[in-house]
Amino acid sequence: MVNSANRKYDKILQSAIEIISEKGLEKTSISDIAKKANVAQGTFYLYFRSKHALIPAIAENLLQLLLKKIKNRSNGKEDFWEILYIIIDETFETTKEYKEVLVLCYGGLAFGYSMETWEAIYSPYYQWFENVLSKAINNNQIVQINVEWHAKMMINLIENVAERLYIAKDHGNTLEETKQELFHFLKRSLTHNPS
Amino acid sequence: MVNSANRKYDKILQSAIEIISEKGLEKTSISDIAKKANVAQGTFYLYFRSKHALIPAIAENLLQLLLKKIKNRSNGKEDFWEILYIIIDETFETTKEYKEVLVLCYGGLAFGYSMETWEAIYSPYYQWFENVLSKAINNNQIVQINVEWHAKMMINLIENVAERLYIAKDHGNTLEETKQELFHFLKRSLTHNPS
Amino acid sequence: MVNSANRKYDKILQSAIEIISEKGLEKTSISDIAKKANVAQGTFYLYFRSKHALIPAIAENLLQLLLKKIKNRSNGKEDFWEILYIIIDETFETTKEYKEVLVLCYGGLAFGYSMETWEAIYSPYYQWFENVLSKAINNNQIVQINVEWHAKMMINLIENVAERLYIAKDHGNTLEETKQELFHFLKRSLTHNPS
Amino acid sequence: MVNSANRKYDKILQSAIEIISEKGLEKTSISDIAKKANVAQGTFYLYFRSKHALIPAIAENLLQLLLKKIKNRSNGKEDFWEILYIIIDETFETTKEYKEVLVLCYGGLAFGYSMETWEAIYSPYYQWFENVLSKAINNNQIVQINVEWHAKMMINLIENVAERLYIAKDHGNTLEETKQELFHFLKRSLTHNPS
DNA sequence: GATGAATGAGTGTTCATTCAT
DNA sequence: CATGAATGAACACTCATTCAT
Repeated sequence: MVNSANRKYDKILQSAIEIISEKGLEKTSISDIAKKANVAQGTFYLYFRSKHALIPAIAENLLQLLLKKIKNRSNGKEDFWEILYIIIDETFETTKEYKEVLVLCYGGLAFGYSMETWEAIYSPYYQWFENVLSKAINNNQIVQINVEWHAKMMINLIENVAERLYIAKDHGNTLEETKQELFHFLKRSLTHNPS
Repeated sequence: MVNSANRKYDKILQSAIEIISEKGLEKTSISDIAKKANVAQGTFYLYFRSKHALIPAIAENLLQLLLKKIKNRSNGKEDFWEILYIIIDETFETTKEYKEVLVLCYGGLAFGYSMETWEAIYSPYYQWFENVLSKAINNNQIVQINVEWHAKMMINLIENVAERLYIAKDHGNTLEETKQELFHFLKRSLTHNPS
Repeated sequence: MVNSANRKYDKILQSAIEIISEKGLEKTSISDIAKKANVAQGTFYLYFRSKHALIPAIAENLLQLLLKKIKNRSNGKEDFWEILYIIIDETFETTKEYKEVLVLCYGGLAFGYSMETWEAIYSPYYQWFENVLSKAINNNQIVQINVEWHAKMMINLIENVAERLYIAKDHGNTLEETKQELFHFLKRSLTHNPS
Repeated sequence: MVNSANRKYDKILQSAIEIISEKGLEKTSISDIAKKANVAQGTFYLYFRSKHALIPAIAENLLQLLLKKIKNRSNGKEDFWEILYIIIDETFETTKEYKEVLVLCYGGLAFGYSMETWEAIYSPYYQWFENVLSKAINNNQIVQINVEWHAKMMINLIENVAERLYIAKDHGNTLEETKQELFHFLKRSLTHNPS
């Protein structure tokens, strides 16, 4: 039962992600999603309170996926800069695949959802990265900073640069150059030596 | 003729900005906008091809406003850091007032509009700031950087931090602290002295 | 299920026929039809793709009705002239009742629908009448003619004379006289004896 | 003045005919017509009471054109069958060029206009043909018939066969065959010799 | 006569959501 | 749990018509 139920929940969620990726939220109807998930329209409402309720669920799903990948790749690494690069790299990868959906997630539609919901979703990511930052401070790899604020800001920045890249196709800069530019921009700030 | 026409265009645009600020784009109907602008619904379509066409028009309007304020305040200033602070300050002010609308502008709804449209709107801002950065490099106020890329990224970053602040009400940090944190984060990166 | 669904389809169709008969297609709104059929507006679209899709459906419905009546009355009759008169008579009767709607059907709005659709609708009527004509030829009741072309042309002619009669109220000629005139016009042509 | 005014009336009328021929009445807007005629929208209403008022004006225009052509070609001819063939031929030609518009004229949209309007428009054509028929009776070229009724019916029939031909592209029959079939169908009826 | 900006009523259609089965 | 037929509110957009200039 639980398995079958979960399977349906997942199927609906994945269908939603796929269709919204193609057509955007506005042009995606519950009917579309239900059809793709091979369930009746009514079934959608057994798993989601409303169409809007999809957004946090999608965000959670994709963020968990991203965090898992980052953790996997940085597992065992001690060097902060390696980890930072992995974060940039994976964020760019995920953004490439799900840009339409991600824009909904950390973009405008945040409005209308309780901030708590969003905090709850991002909180594991933020906390993990705060930890990473703290360790780097302790190891003297980076300067003293407000860990909490920088965790949020940096994650946000990386996501945004990725988004812009894939929206704008940033004429002139290649993907790898952009990653490098971003990486070094952050590195300079975090390893500042006042003259 | 032109004046009266422009007056109507402006009235509709301002009404749209106000109402969308309150209710969001989706929940704002053309009827709402027309009512507030004291024109007939049909008149809306004399000035805007469609509801969607509002977004770039709003973006242009607000960005011009922001740029004007920034230029005014930084007029005559030579110190890059003063100018940077003004940019941060004014961006935060504008964001505070128009957060709902701005999210539409530099947020997700970018999709679906030709990138050229957006580039055209932001281009004056980008170019002005590229100039500011170039001068700062020449004055040795900041390090050598890719001016074009950094102009875009920095403007984007400032806008995003401002947005997040007003969406999240960033528990724990005050407005001024956030501005300072952001300012110094940027300053550190731009004045990096490798050890 | 099927019954209930069919019942609703029929109810909507009949309501549409009635209202369009009164007000014409343009002035008939889906709302009107739905109200008369006692269903929600949205329900209309479960059974018809669009307002336009009503026309072929109505045509099919009325033509089936007409053909049924003609077949019933001519059932067992062998004399071609009797059958021809029945066709004229029933066409006039149906036209009298549904003139507004029929005009949409075999009149101008034919444009915009695939000819195949119309052929499919009329085809049973044409084929049946081709048969009648063929038998009449074999019985030497009428002269040798191109059965296919004459079937279409004659049905068309009868419908048109009927239409004109009820539109124009043909001053001076009574209903019965018009039928007779038409009947004899056709009879003369089909029984031609060259001098 | 009168000339200039007439020129504008004609320009609007011709523009209307052309556009309606392409797009149909429903999809043709006054704005379209005005644009094509190079006049302001308001000017349309100086020459036509309403959009609907176009229809009789168009009908009159095209029918006068048709009648003129028929009269020109049959001028001096004495043989009824020659004249009948000319009528068929010219009707087919005109229908070919203006089928979309003609359908509006002698088709369904007749409804809603006073029958007197239509009678007035067709009356010159009917009367001329009644005359032709009467002469043919006197010359013993055709049998005794109700001239008034047959004039209307025959003109109507010819128009309808032409319409159908160009709508349906009457598979299998060529244009010339259809004309011949129609011609002989009428001829047989009008030269009937009872056996 | 001519203009064309302004009007605002009118409508087809979509779609999130419900609920009887 | 699952269905999918039914709902009906909501809305962008069109366009014939008017009228001040």
